[in-house]
Amino acid sequence: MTTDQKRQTRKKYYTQFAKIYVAVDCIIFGFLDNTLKILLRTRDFEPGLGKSSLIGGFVKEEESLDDAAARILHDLTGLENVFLEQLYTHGEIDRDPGERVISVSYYALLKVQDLDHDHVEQHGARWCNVGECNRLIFDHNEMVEKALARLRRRAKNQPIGFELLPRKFTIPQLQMLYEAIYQKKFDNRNFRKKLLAMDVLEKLEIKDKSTSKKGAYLYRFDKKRYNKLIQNGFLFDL
Amino acid sequence: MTTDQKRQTRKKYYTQFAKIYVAVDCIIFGFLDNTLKILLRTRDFEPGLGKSSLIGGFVKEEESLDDAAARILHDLTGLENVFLEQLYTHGEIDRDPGERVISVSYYALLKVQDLDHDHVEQHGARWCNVGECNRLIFDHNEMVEKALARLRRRAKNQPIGFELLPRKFTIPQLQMLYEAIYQKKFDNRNFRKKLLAMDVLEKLEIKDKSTSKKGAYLYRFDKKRYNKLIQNGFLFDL
DNA sequence: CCAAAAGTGTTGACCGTACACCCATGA
DNA sequence: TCATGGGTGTACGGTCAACACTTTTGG
Repeated sequence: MTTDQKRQTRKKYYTQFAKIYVAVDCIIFGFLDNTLKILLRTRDFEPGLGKSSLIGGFVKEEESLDDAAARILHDLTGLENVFLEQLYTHGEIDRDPGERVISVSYYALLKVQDLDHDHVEQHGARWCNVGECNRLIFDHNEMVEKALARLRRRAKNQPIGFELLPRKFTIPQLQMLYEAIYQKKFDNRNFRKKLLAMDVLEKLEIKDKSTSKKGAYLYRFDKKRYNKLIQNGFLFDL
Repeated sequence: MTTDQKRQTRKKYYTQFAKIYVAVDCIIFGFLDNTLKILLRTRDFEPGLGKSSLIGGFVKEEESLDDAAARILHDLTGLENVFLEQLYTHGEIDRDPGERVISVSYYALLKVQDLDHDHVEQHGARWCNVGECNRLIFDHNEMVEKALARLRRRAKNQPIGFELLPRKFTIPQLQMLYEAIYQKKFDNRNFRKKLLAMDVLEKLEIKDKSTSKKGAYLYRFDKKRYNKLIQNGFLFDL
C-alpha cells in the first residue's frame, strides 16, 4: 500500500476533539552591511492590516510543519536548501485576535548574496536591523527574541555562522558577523587562533581585496572534515 | 469588553485554511531508586491499542498549549505547579497513523515523594527507566531523546535538578541525581566544591541518617538568593 | 571494632584573555 | 609615503580534573 493509499483509508478516530488553525512564522536572518537583519513584511490583510509582521502562513492539510516552513521561505525568497530550524510553538488562545491560531516558529539563516532582492521586494518584504524591529504584530517580537537567543547559543557550538556568509569568506568578515550576532567586540588575535585551531577551514590562495589594500585571504568551511572530526568526539566551540 | 466577549465576537478570517488536530505529549521525569525514570502508559484505544506511549491528550479549543500540558499532567498525577517546559512540535503528516495530528511535546520534572502512586497506577501509568523505554508508539521515542538532551543541557546551566529532589536533600543525593542524568560518575570532592562555591544552597542543621550511619547534612535550594545572584550576572554552571 | 558512607585540599595542565606591533598595498 | 585594514605571539590567572585519606556511628 502506498503512503497516499494509507492516508485515504485512514479511519476517523478523533472526531470528538477540536481542530485548530496551525500557522508557521519564520524569523529569516541575513547579514548585510555588517549588520544582522531579519526580513519583515507589512500585513496586507486583516487582522493587523498595515502592521509589521514576520513572514508566515498557514500549514496545509497535506504538508508537514518543516515543509510548510520551507514552502513559505521559498515563496518569498526563491531559495531552497536554506538552513531552517524549528524554534518554539506559541499557543496562547488570544495570541491572534482574529481566530484561534497556534503558530510554530522557525528561524532561517540565508546567504544574502544568493538572494534576488527584487523578488523579495515584490513580495512586500524588507530587511530590518535586529533590535530595531520592535512593534511587530501579535507575539512576533517574542519570537524574534527567542530566535536571537537560539542563534547566539547555536553559533557558539555549531558551525552555523557560515550559513550567513558567502561560501568563500575572510576571517575579518566572519569576526564581524560574530560581533553582530553577540553585539560585542572580539579580540582579533584570539578569534583567529581559536577558529583556525579547530581546523575546519580550508585556506584558499586567493585574496579578497574589496575591503582593504592588503587584501584578506579567503577561506571555505570544510564540511566533510568537520563531520569527520565530529565523529571523533570533537566539539565545535567558538 | 471582557476576554470572553472578545472571543465571541471574533470574525471568521481564516475559513479558507485547514484546521488540524493538536495534541500534547508529556515526558514526565522522576528520580526513584537513584535512577532517572519517565512515566509511560499503555494505550487503551486505537490506533496503537496495547502499545506503550507517553502521557498525552488533545488540546481543547479554549485552552492554551501550556494549559493543556498542565491539565494532562494534573489529571494523571494530581499535582500542580510542577516544572514544565515546552520541547518541540512534531508535525510529520503520517506520524499518527490514525489521522493527521501534530503534537507539541513538553517535559516535566516532578518530586516523586509528592506523588500519590495509587492515583498514578489507577490511571494506567507506570515508571520506566530512561534508556529502557524504547518501542514506544509513533515518534514518542524521538520525543524522549529530545527531552533527555534538553534535560542534560538545562541541568548544567540552570538549577532544575532540585525539581527532581525533595525540598531538603543531601549533597550525595544530588550527586547521584546528576550521575543518573548524565550516565557518568563525578568526583565527589569536585562536585561539592563547585556546587557549594555557587552559594545557592542553605545548609540545615539536620542530618539525614537514612543512607549512612554517619548521616549527611541536609540542604535547601535558596531560590531568593539565586535570583539575586542572577540579577548580578551570576551564571549557574555545574 | 568494623563496615560503609560522608566529608575534606592540593597540584598540575590547560584554556581564556589581555595586550601591541609589523605588513602589504592602493591611492 | 601614508593611511587602512590584515595578520601575528606571549604571558598571566583562573578553572578543571585528578587524586587518597580521615571521620562518624550503628550494628
